[in-house]
Parts: sequence; C-alpha cells; structure tokens
Amino acid sequence: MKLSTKGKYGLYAMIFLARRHGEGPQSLKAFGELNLPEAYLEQLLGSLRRAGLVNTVRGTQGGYLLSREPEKITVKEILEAMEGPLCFADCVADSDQPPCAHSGDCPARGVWEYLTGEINALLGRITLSDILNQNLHHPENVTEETT
Amino acid sequence: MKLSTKGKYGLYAMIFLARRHGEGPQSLKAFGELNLPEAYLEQLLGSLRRAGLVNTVRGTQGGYLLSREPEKITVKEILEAMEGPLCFADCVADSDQPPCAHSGDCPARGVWEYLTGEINALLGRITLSDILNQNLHHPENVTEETT
DNA sequence: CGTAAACCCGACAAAAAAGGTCGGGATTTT
DNA sequence: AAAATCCCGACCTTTTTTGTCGGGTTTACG
Repeated sequence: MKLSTKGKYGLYAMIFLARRHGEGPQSLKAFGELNLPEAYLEQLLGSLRRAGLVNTVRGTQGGYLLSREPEKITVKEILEAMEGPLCFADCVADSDQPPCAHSGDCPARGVWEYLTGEINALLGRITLSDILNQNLHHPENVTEETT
Repeated sequence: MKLSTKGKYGLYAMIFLARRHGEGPQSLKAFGELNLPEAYLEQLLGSLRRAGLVNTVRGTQGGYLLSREPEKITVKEILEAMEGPLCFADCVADSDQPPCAHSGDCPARGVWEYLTGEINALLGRITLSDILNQNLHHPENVTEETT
C-alpha cells in the first residue's frame, strides 16, 4: 500500500511551484533543486498541465506556473492527475464492470464506496497552501468506537 | 491509485469467513463460490494466517477460520497483511531513509504523516462485523469547505 | 532573422511488481 | 493405508512503473 513516485514527484513539483507562486514561470532547470530525474519530471509536468493544474509558457524565459492560487489546488486533484482516480474495486468506479465475484449482494462494495468517499474527501480538504503553512488539522470528530 | 487484487481478494476471503463464523473450518474448496483463482487464494490465506488473522486446521475436514470475533478484526489489519503497511513516502515509514530530495525542511513530509494517520485511523475503525451489517457510518464531522 | 532557451511529444526499454500456476511435501481423519 | 486438506517454495507471464532519448515546436532577444 504505497504511493508511486509519480504521485510523490508530482506533489513535490506542485509544492515547489506553490512556493515560487507569483515569481513568474519556473523552468524545468529550476526544479533541479528537487533532485528528481529531469526528463521524467518533464513528463509529469505534462500530465499536470493536461489536468489543468499548471500553465506553461514556451520559448526562452518560459516555464511552468500554477494555474490557480495555491489555496484552490487540492492534493486530491494532484494525485488524481498523476495516478488516476482513487479506485478500490473496478465495480465501484466502472459501472459496466463484471460480476466482481458476487454481483448482486456483494458485501464488500459498501466498503469500497465508503472508503473511496472518505479518502477523497480527506484529500480534497488539503490544499497546497495548507501544506506550505503546515496547516493540517485533525478534524476533531473522531468519535471513539471502543465498544 | 488503486488497490491490488491481493487486497481485494484478501478482504473478500475474510468477509466470507466472517459470514461462516462459528460453522467450523472452511476448506479452500468452500471458497469456490467467490470465483477466485484457487491456488492464488491459498497463498493469500497463508499471508492472512501468518498475520494472525486466520487459524487453520490441517488434514481431512480441515480449513480456515477467523482467529478472532469479526468485530475484533479491522480492514486495516487485513489490508496491511496483504499489502504491507500504508506508506506514502519511505521517509515517513523508514527512519533511516535517504534525503527524500529536500531533507531538513521537506514540506511534503507533514502531508504524508497526516494522511497516513488519517487513513490508518479510518481503516482501523471498520471491522468485519461492520461490513456484514453494512454499518459504515459517516463520521459526522465533515466540515464543509466549499468556500 | 538567427539562435538559443524552453517546452512538447511519442517511442523505446529496463526493472519491478502483480497475478498466478505447479508440484510435491506434511498432517490429520477415517 | 487412503483421502482430504493445508503448506511451501520455485517458477512464469503480463502489466506497470520509472525512466531515457531524439527530435520537433515556440518564443524572446540581440
């Protein structure tokens, strides 16, 4: 149960851009300080662009910049751009999916849906500016369930 | 961002056992109704046993059974047994891990820690009996963030 | 206008992980 | 002893991940 480097690098790149927000386009070389494979990062930035999270300026002096304010970009969007939508079981995401072993009354289905919803909500609550400000609050609702 | 079949099959198997809880050992063949590759499932059940989640009885009339009551087994334990611990970035799980690109003040680290904690808590709250009873309540703390 | 600095893009490839299969061994009941 | 089971490691195939590479396109600037 781990995140791929795509997701990690993608978030690192976005955090980098958030820090430089307002300072004009950041060239690929500028990302050098992150110590990530440059050619690979270029690909990832392409995905982020196609997902509408970054804008690019071509030509000399060009580079990448956030398409929106850091407080309007969530971790959910970034990870989804890099790794596709969160999906615990195909039968949940894709409606025309096979039997999932126990069609009809599959008892696991509820779990997948629940988890997908909760985790997406969680990821959707965290923005780039929250990260810069280390503003990651624990929602104080964790109702104790210890029998 | 998807779960592997290991995680899925593992949970399916555990739900199956939870349903038959109290009915004695369930042989591998009994799992047949789940329509999963038998030889593969056998492997997975081995992992579940080694993780202490199922007990086995060998010999004729043998099979697998839950090692504890369904309300004492969480989805977290099951998924961890199948896929290893949740880990967004190595630097969080493993303390002697390399630079993670921006050692020192890595701003992403807080996110990984936060997410790991939240998701583990979430998964740890769901038990097999919750699943059988479709008792997946939304913790009513989801503070709306829609600006 | 020419050149250099950038991004853009598709093809390729090595390595790792996923997803199984197989054969035989060990245990236990009957 | 035979049959039903689990146990285990070795092996294999396919897919995904994690990149690399080469060349094309766009644009600022002198």
